[in-house]
Order: sequence, then structure tokens, then C-alpha cells
Amino acid sequence: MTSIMPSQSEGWIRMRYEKGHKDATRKRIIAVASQRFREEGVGSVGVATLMAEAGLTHGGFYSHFASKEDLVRDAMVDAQDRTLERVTQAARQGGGVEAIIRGYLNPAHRDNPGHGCVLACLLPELARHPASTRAALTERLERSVALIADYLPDADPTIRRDRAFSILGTLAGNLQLARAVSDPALSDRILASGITAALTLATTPIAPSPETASGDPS
Amino acid sequence: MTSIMPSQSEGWIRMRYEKGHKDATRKRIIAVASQRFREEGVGSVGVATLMAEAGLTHGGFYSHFASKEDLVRDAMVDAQDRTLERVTQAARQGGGVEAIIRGYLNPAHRDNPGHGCVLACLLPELARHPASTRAALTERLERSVALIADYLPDADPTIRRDRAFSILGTLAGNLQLARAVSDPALSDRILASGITAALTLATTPIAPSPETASGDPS
DNA sequence: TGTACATCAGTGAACGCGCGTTCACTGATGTAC
DNA sequence: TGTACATCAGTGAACGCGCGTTCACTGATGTAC
Repeated sequence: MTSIMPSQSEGWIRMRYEKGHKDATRKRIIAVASQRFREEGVGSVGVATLMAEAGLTHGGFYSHFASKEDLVRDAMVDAQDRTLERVTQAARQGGGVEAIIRGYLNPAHRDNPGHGCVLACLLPELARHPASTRAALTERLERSVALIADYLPDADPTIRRDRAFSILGTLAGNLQLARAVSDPALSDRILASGITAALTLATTPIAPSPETASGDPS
Repeated sequence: MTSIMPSQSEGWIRMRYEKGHKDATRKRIIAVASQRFREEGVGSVGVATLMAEAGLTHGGFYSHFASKEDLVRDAMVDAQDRTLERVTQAARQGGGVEAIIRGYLNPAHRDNPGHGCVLACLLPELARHPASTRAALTERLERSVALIADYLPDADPTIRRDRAFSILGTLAGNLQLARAVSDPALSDRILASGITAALTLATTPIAPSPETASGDPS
């Protein structure tokens, strides 16, 4: 109480763990969370089991994150970044938008949600999360859309962006159907017809422009 | 113990509540559940609050359903039936597939998930439910697909069914995006471009047939 | 008509459990002097 | 060199709470005779 604070020369402090230890722990928590959220849903994964899987006890969680919601945001962004990096490589290596589509509506992707696209696993659940989380989602969404848009034939970049959004929605929706359906053969058919649909959207000249949406709900 | 069972003439028993009372209660529970599951997600809605909203106490739940999962299945099926009935009317009254699409990717539908399509609210979550629940989902899915298929131009019914599946996936995925995104203007754009995409899929002659999906995950 | 009993939709207390979050503490490492 | 103290990543008990499910019970209504 009465003692004087140490001079703390040069503004940084040596640690009892090696440098970067805490950051490595944090990344480990995010990696575990990112996979399990996608596999089981955000609401079904508790902080305690998450920390145990990262080799820690649950009490330490709050020295890394202010709340579970903060982890949700960070884990979601991490997953989006990794997926985008992977997909970008596939596209840039000459596969273009067709490589993106075939890589997405794929049995391996369908059967490994924990390492796949966040949207197909969590989109409706994330829509019920706070605005801050949805804002982070939206920002990364724009990057994925920009990648797809790069490979669309339209001259107008606004049209390219719009089309890219609808393609991304088509990919996510069809993969969700393939995962939800109880008949494996049907699931495979859905993947195949989803590929056809997405390729159609990626190549067809623009359709008759719809008026701004309005009318009765369904 | 020693008394003889009543003759129970004609195999049915008069009730202390008016006839159909229990069935009405059951339908009320399903109606409440069906809306709240869609609004909040299955995992976020507890049996106790559900029963309270139906004007009952939670103890009586298990004289109506064997488990929460049974209610999930029944509420999901009920929602799908009601939605399909509504959409069928809109299509049959001359609107065809365009009425379905514009009714689906619509601000009113986006903003009222509790009375809208189950797929857009719960598809990834339902994919993690038991096979019995997913089988019930699949069965009703086929009916929705059959409705859409009725309005597609292809001669081959198998191609019509495949295309209808991909259109349904496109509708669900794009509505989910519109709901998740944090920017209202972007949300409206997504609805509009989703309409364009779905109309394209509903009218474009068949695209180059893709091989059966295989290859790397994304 | 009166009495004993059967039916059963709904009640409410209780079960064990996991949830997100808080907090006093440990113990390894560092600095000050 | 030795001692007192500061730092802080991680520990583990505890908080109040809601979860799905079970069960003995209530009380209104019916039947049997």
C-alpha cells in the first residue's frame, strides 16, 4: 500500500512465462471454440468443456475474453478468415469460381462442418446474436463476396457484388439442406443440383431485374 | 385392487373435460413452440416457459409429449404444413413460382421469422437433431419441393425435382443472409439479388451437367 | 337417489446437472535495493 | 548475494439460475350398483 510503484523502465514487463505464451493460449482457445461451435452450435458448447479441451480450467477464461459472446465473435472471425484463405488459394490456382463451388458443395465439406464454412453451420443462430457480432460477420462476408465477384462476367461491379451474394447464399443454403436431410442418396443429389444451380448463377447473363421486394410474407 | 374393471362399453370413455379438450391443449403447446423455436432457436426455448406461455405448468408437459425432441418434431412439422399451405395458395392463385419467390425473399418474411419458413430459422440446428426428426423434416421438404417443381419448365420430373431443391436452398440461404447481416440497406439488397437469382434458376434452361461431386473440402 | 370408486388433465415440488460469471488464491518469475 | 515485494497466467470453489424429466398428488367428472 505504502510502497512506491516500480519504475517499469521502457514500458514493458518481463513475464514468468515465455514471451507470447498467453497469446498462444488464447489462440488455442479460439481454435477449439471455432471447431466445436461449428460442429455443435454456439448454444450447445459451454465455456467449461471448451477450456478443458484447451487443457485449462474454466476460471481462466475471463482473463482472455470479456464474455462468451466475445469468444463467439473472435472464433467466428477466425473461422471465416481461415476458410477464405483456403478458398482463395483454390480459386487463384486456376480453378476460379467453379473450384469454389465444387469445393463447397462437396461430400468432404458436408461431412466435416467443424473445419468448414461458418455460414452453413451457424448462419440462423448468428442472426440472433448481438449487433456487434453480426457486424463482424458482415465484414468478413464482404471479403468472401469480393472473392466470388472477382470471377463473375458482369462489367458493373455492383451487379457482380449482388450476384456474388446470391451465389454465397445458394451455396450455404444447399449445403445446409444436404446436411439436414435424412437420406444419404438425397443428400448427394442435393450437392449435385446445388452445383448446377451455383454454376448457372455464376455464368448466366443477368435475368430480368426484379422490382424492390415488397408484398405478402410467406 | 380387488374391484372389477368397468365394462367400458363401446371401447371409449367419457371425459371430465369436454371432448377434444386435451387435443386442443396439445395444439396450443405446439403453436407456441412452433413460433418460439423459429424466433429463438430450439435450444434457447425451455419447456417450462413454453408451458407457461400456453397457460399451463411444466409438469403436464409429459402427458402430451414423450420428450422435448418429440415436441420439436411435431412443432416443426406443423410449421412446415402451415407454411406450405399458405405458399400453395399464393402459387395456385396464379402467382406461380414467382409468387413463391417474391413472397419468400420479402421484408415481411425476413422480419417475422416466428411465422415463416422453418428452414431459414432452424436448418443447421435441425441437421444436428436425431434421425427421426430429420426424417420428418425430409418428408415435408419433399412436399415443398414438389410444389415448386410443378412450376418449372423442364420435361423430366427428376430434373424438375433437382432444380426445385436448389431453388429452395437458394431461398433459405439468401433469407438467412438477409437476417444475419448488420446493415439494413445491405439486407434489402440481398433480398433483391436473391429474387433475381431464384428467378434465374426457375426459368433458365438447364446448365451444363456437373459430374457427381467429389474432390477437396472447403 | 346415494355412495364408492375409476379416470385423467393438470399441478407443483423435487431430481441431478450444466450454464456463464466472479473471485480469492497459487506459484513461478521478475525487479528493487 | 539476500530479501522483500510486484506481476500475472492459471486454479478451483462458489454464485444464482434454468435445463429436461419424474412423480405423488388434486379435483372435476364420470360409472357401477
